[in-house]
Amino acid sequence: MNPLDRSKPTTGCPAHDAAPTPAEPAVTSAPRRKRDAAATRSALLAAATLRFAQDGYDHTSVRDIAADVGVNQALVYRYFGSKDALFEEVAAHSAGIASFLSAPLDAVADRMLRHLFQNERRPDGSALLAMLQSASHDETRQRLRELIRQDFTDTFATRLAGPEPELRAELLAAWLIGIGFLRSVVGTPALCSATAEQADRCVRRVTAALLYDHD
Amino acid sequence: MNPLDRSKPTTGCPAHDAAPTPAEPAVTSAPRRKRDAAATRSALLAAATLRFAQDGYDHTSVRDIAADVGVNQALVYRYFGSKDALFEEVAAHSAGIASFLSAPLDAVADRMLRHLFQNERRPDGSALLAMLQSASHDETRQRLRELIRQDFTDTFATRLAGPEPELRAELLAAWLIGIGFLRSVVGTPALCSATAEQADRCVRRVTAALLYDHD
DNA sequence: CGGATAAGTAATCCACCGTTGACTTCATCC
DNA sequence: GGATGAAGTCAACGGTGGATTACTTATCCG
Repeated sequence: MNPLDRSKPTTGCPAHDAAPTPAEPAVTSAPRRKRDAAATRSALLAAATLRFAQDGYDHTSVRDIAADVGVNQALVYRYFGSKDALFEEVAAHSAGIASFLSAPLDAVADRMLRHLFQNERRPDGSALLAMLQSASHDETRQRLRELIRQDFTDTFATRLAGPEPELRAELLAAWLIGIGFLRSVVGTPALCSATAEQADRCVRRVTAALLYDHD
Repeated sequence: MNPLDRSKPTTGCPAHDAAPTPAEPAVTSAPRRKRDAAATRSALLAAATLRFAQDGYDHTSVRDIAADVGVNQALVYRYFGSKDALFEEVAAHSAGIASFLSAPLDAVADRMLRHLFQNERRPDGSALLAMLQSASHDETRQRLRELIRQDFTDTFATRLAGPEPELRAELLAAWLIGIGFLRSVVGTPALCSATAEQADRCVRRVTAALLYDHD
């Protein structure tokens, strides 16, 4: 029906691999999970994080999330109150995305590289993806803006010498987000297949150009 | 009802200014537009471009678009066939986004700067925004991927000397998209208020680091 | 055991939205 | 002026999806 659902993810991007929609068929007989509120709640949270990161807020229904876990959708409302509150909780785990900013300036490039090209499926990375995919929501935009403002514009920029430190900090954030977007959402060929080693030289040079202002 | 509609855009980003939802109240009495299929069609296309760029595909209803123009929603289907086809036509105007790539290498930074910081409200710019905001649709992702692959990975990269030209070309694309995203969608403070002059030095240095490989 | 309580379910409501087809109104031309 | 066809409208259908309520079932503890 909906002409926009993800039916053919066969465009060869290594970043998209998990089965998109079939909602966990639970073969080998579901062992009828024990009743455990805390476990169910965190399972819902994990499923939601994945869905939101993969399909975005709008393309993820509460029924989808509940089906992934194998419970009734009403539980989402029991445990989180609303779809929106659930998303908030997912997004709240995006803290620490820019943890590499706390490294010494000359180590930032290296740490950033590792963040981008190595451990892609960390929960905070998924949270960021979820927010990027859901940026048509005003709340999400606000949250993203605050995240960048705090970590980059307000904090990191103070460590930069030279003119326009805030702008340069945000330009770094832009690069970071652009890379994540192209790698994990759009699935651009070179960025998808690149290794940390291949990108190393380039990333170092660009970050140096941004962080240091020597002529 | 919907907790996600744009109700408080008062977060001070100069890029968001047009009234978001009230759908053109048409004060001073609508002068009952003359019947003109071509004019109505292009008015619908223009309204759709704006809406899609501002709110994304999912948050834009066909009724919204028609209301902006002041006609009945059924006309969208008469002139475009479906909401999806309308979006395709909007997205098709995104060609030429990376037109600055055809400039001589040492002029690329300058042209790019002008594209980013000067004429923001061009139709192709809006088309790109519309696609960024609608990236949770697989078709849109495919289109974005093709756009970047053709203009950056396949064409522009051939003009780059040094190792990993495709990767470097896509890293430039990532930066571009990240900047556009932060400036026009997220509304990050420094990027929003920056002028082309302030960014000039920085953009030149970074593009130089990406495009030339001299040690 | 057996009742109390929390975990989980089923069924439903309601609003929104894409889409359609039948209807009305305006302009043009004989 | 009146027929014709295109431009535009109206009202409805069908589906989806968030949210709610009343119900059922498992688990725990005296």
